[in-house]
Amino acid sequence: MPFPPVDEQMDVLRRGVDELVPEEELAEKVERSRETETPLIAKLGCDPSRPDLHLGHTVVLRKLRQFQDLGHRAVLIVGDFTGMIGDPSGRSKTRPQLTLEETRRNGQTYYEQATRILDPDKTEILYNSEWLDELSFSDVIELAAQQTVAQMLEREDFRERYEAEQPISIHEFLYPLAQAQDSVHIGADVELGGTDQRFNLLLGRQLQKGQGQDPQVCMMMPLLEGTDGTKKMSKSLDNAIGITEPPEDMYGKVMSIADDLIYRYTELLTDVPTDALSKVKGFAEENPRDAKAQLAHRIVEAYHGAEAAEAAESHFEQTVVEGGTPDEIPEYTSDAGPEEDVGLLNLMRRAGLTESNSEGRRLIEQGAVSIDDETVTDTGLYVTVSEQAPFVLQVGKRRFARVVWEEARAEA
RNA sequence: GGGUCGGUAGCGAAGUUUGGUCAAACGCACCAGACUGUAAAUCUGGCGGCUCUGCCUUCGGAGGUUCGAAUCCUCCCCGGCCCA
Repeated sequence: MPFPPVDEQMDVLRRGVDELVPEEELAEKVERSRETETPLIAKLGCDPSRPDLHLGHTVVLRKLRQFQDLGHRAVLIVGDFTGMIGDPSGRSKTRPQLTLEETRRNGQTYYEQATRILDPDKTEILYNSEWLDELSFSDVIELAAQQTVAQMLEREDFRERYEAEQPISIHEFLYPLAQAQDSVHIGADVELGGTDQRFNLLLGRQLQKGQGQDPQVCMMMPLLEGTDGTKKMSKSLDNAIGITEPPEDMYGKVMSIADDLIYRYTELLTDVPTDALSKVKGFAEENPRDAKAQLAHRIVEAYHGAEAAEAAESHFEQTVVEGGTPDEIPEYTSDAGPEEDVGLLNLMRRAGLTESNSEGRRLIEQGAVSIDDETVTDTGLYVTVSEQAPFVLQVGKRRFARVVWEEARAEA
């Protein structure tokens, strides 16, 4: 299969990219690959410490997919070995180190989720323990000799920690070297990563040069803002939208992003053609509500299909916009006996709506609890489940449970 | 190894000199209510547990002093910095 013309490829590859170091080199590489009919090797390292992918991760995965679609090779390197070190990038604390088994297991999960975006038939997956584990101590020392402490401390996160008198372990200095060594090992032409990976990616270039290789181009993708609109999307900041989340949650979360992010999300997370993006921008300014709904629809569709996207949309309209009760809500079967009075606080807790009775009490005091749309005001309320069930118990805007009572079970 | 500073609720950070009024200020995050086009922003309330006008378990760990300890003493564990 012939490669598309260089300009065409570059147009695709440039979309959404934050920084390309250096851009001319990429063009040259693309041109050479086309002439020699040799695909480029695009590398993406993944951190297996948190295997659940969210939309933030997909930004770079989608870029890798574009390389695949243009006929290039996508190499996914699972950092099962480096995971044992713990990537210090952007961290203010030392990461916990994982065992090899844990990283392997997570790597598998990562691969399964990543291939929802990547073409599984065209994705090469490698585990870096395969070669890094083989290095001897003297190899490691030799590797370490290629970088200086001063350069390491240039890195913002290290410098900040150093200046703040926070601990930095030696092994954390080894992480970027290990990742860079991966590039040498596979002879990467391009390495993808978030902007927070700048240092690591550039170090790959440096090591490759040292080995006489044609250095990789570093392609840095922006870090996607999370649902809070300011901080980068991350599970630990609780502002992430996971790609395995149910369609309704996904839809709702996309709808909750700030209006300013509509364009950015569209650019980085959807297949809306590049030349149609400006239209989206106008639409988002004119009618943010509908533009966002369209975005949410597109994103849900990409991961769950058109039907699920429709369903998620109507679910959203029904519950959030109209404030009603969704069609499908979790059911809780009470094991109370006939005529038995059950404290509402306990009932809510057993139905999984609250963590503790204290929490339930507070929520009732705040008017957040209702039974069949009737707000509960009495924290000491007792319910005779056998007589009142079934009924819908609601806590806050989004927590529902349909309480049912089964006589047969209760009698048994 | 020595010196020194520090370890407080999910995170950050007061409180320790002058023991009690500390379930522990404040900020962030989070939850709820109001508002709204979903949001954001804003405002209000909440934010250890319980049989809740009271009681119980918390301030690195273990002991101790005391009527009473996050606050005083002893030992231990962990971290920063300086010295070696």
